[in-house]
Amino acid sequence: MGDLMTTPKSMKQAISTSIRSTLLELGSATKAELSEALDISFPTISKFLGQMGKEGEVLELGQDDSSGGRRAKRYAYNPEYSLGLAVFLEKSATHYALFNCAGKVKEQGTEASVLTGNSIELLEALITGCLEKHPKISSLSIGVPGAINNGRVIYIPDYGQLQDFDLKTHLEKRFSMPTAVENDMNAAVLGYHRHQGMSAEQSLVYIYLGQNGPGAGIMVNGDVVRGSTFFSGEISLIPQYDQANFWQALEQKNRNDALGRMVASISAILNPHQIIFSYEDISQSELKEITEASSQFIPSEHLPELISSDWKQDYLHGLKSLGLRLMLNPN
Amino acid sequence: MGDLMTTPKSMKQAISTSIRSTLLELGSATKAELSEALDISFPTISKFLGQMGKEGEVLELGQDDSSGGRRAKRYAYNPEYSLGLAVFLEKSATHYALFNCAGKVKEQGTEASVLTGNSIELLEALITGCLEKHPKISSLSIGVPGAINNGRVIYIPDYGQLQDFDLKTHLEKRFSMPTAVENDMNAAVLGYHRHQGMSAEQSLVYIYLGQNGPGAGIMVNGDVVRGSTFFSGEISLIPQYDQANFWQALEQKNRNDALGRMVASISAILNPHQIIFSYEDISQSELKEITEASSQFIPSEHLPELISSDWKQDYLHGLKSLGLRLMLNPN
DNA sequence: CCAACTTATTAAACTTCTTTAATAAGTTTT
DNA sequence: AAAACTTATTAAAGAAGTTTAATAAGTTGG
Repeated sequence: MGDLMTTPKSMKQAISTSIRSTLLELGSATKAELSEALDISFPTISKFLGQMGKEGEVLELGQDDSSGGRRAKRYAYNPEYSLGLAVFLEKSATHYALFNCAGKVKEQGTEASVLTGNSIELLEALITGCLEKHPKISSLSIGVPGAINNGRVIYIPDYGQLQDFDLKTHLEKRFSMPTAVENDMNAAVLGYHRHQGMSAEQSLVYIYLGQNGPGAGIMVNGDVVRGSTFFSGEISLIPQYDQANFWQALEQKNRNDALGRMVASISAILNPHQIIFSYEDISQSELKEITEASSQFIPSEHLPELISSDWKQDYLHGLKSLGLRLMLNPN
Repeated sequence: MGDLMTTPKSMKQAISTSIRSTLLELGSATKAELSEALDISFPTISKFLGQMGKEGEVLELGQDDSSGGRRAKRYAYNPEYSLGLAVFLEKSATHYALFNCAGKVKEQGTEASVLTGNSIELLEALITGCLEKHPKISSLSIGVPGAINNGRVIYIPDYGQLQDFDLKTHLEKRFSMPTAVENDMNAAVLGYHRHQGMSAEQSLVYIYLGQNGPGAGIMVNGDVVRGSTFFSGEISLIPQYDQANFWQALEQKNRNDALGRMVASISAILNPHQIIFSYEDISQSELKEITEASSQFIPSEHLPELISSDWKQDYLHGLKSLGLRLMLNPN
């Protein structure tokens, strides 16, 4: 039975973290508002906020207009208190983005591909460079186009040095900094989900139609679905016609019928709230045709909303969100 | 952000609940063992156990053999301290089972069908009868062959009185007792998962091949998958051949090939650890053939283990587990 | 069989959050 | 402009778990 109980020991951490995220979520707040929102007593909030103010983590914005009595002070999280570094490992290049606690990107750039260069040193050099320029960096999040198990690269074709390598632990030791390593599609669903402020109940499937075959990232009950062998979302292999799976059908048969069947399969099994495509892969008019095709198999009231979104953005949001969580929650 | 933090207010409940479940899980324990297992200080455990002993909730089993010093007292949860009632609403009849905290069934029986009788009064009469005979009953769990949203019957064909009825709230008010209402397939996966002591990471799909068409219960990351319109697991509608969905294929095409494609679809999307069939639906030799059929679509290392299990038992375990959780965790 | 040593349990001191009371700082009314 | 009233903040008292010290109950070796 997974123990998720806050013992008095871990209390301090839990309170700090929840104050941080609420402050960022609300933009700013008074002590009373925080106490109300978090169900933590006023004096406790006051004490923590005092400490965080002293360390520059929280800023005083001034006074609220009076609501009839003494005016309340308004506080905000200092978005520049710490920075996060997100690195996107891709075949052709390695991108990186530096963001603050408010999620604002402060700097981004592109370097030679760590993957084709096939050397972790390249990645380490990139990180070292950023760290020297920005000593406030306090979290790393790495996106990888391969199967990841708890920070370890399980399967990444063609890039030998990373194969079966525990990247998370390696980087955490190397830079003594909390690090997240996540698959690209999983980061994208996560990013879309969190950026849209969706609730845990809302399940999503994010579809990618690349030249290496289609793939999907899946979120159910607020968590990414990984599968027993980290093979979930390999939708290219769904059987669809007498003789063709989804990938084959995409190329050999009617594209929108194949896509419609894929949506139908996912709906029959998972019945997600939304299925998201990259706007680069699919146009709005195609979405309509796909919906129509899938409604030949599934009653339309049970079909998901088909959305087109910006994959790169969602991927970035995903890595930002992972990094942010590490920055706010020093475990 | 879903607040899952134990404030000092809810502390007492959280500690009691965790002591209860650990005691039941381990069978018996010393105070030191509980303190160790739960990461709660010895004095606190001691205090709570004292209180629970006074109320008859916990029994003293005697002394352990000495491990070199003073002998430790051994405690166990009193399995008869409270009982749970599980009710299985089925088309042809209504079954019920009475079980104690250790999960042991103390009594079971069958009554006229609440569904075809189409009257909630029948259900209430059954429960009232049990309650009079066994005043220690302290939880209700109801299994329903229909879509359930948070205790409300969302969709159940042919049984008008239950349609769109908040059964959970109704029964909780009527009998002032914590109540769980769950779909039959969902209860079965849950029961299998918990009874096998599986971890949250292990995902399952429980397949049922009834005369009303196949259906499935799905568990991912330790939670039941419900879908946006509570339509998840409606695998009968998976497109499989040029012109046939799964249900049609089951009847018109080669049965094991259809089943193999169904397994392949689920594996390509979810990649679960196991797919479970009712032993009444599928024989061991058929399982092999299905595996073979699905391996034409999916590399075998990514295929789930195909299991045959006792559906009725798993369903019972599911309702027991839901009831037990309510008995141990008075919210 | 008693001294030396282990281990379990109880008691006392400590920490930390909450609740309640007191004080400070505004606003409005007369 | 002072009295009456609101609301924010600070201070003191209370509650509940943890840590540390003290005591009780066994075991073992000379």
